[in-house]
Amino acid sequence: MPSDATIPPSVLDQKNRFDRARAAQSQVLLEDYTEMIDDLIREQGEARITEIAQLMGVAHPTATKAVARLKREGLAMSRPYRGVFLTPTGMAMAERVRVRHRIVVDVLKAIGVPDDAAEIDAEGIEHHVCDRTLAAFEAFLRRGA
Amino acid sequence: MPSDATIPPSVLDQKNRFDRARAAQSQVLLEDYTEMIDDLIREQGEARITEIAQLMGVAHPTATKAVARLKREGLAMSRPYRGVFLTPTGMAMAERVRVRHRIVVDVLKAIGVPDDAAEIDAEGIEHHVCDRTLAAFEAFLRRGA
DNA sequence: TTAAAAATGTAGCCAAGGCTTCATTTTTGT
DNA sequence: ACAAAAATGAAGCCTTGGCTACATTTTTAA
Repeated sequence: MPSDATIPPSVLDQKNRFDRARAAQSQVLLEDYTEMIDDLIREQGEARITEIAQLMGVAHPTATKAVARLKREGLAMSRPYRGVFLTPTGMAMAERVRVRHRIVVDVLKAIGVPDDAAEIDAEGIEHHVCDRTLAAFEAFLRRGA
Repeated sequence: MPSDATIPPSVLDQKNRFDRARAAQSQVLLEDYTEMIDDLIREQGEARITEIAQLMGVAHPTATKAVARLKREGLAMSRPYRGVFLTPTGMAMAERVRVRHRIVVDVLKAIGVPDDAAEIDAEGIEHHVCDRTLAAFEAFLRRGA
């Protein structure tokens, strides 16, 4: 295992930046499923694997795998042949994601993006909005663009 | 292969939406490498595998694989042990990506996002900005200035 | 000029996140 | 109550994008 000792700092920064980008990408799946499960529980009282799969546009074993990962990460709970529920941690994530989603959509619309494009693009954009950027978005909305 | 005949249209829409999302994600790699290669050629006259790899924060065989894919997709050309070049198609993509990146950064800054956060988040956000949203961004910048 | 260093290529492994197929458990309808 | 349907689980495969290790070619420097 070669150490990073001979790699110049600027490149290390670059590498770390991309490492973070990849970690963030792996976070996207967690956020999307958590949000979906939260939506289903709110709207239908429970989140079933089959419905999660349909709404996420994947086959049900794919949703099963994703839920298994949510459980490993402490975001969800479930028992065989039963619905999926969020842990307090999972609920907190769902809430953060929900708030962030709404803010991103509102900012896009405030800028003049058509409503449907705003909704669609927000789904991809929201995962890349850091806390400081989100704070700036909120401030922008408050001072009423 | 089960047909989609029995799946309600709303779910089909959902599925297609996510299929598109996944296809878009696969596009991200193409855009990132194309942009990097274009940058290197502009700044240093050529793009070598080793440098591409360093700047992308990956090991060199990973960059080799990515370049192989760029070649398959008609975006790049190269010969063994030589630099990588972009095809006209690749150059066009690089130009589009460059313009889009600048617009996204400018919009974020105009909204009040700190410069460094704007640069960082734009890297992730830009790939999810569709043409209509980009047009709205441009209009926003023009009338905001 | 030629040996060492650097760059590149090749092979093969891994994990994640898709998929299909088939087995099992629940749910439903008669 | 019980057979059919629906939902879920389990196994196993594929592709992508990472990685390391090693082979080969170019470049560099003595």
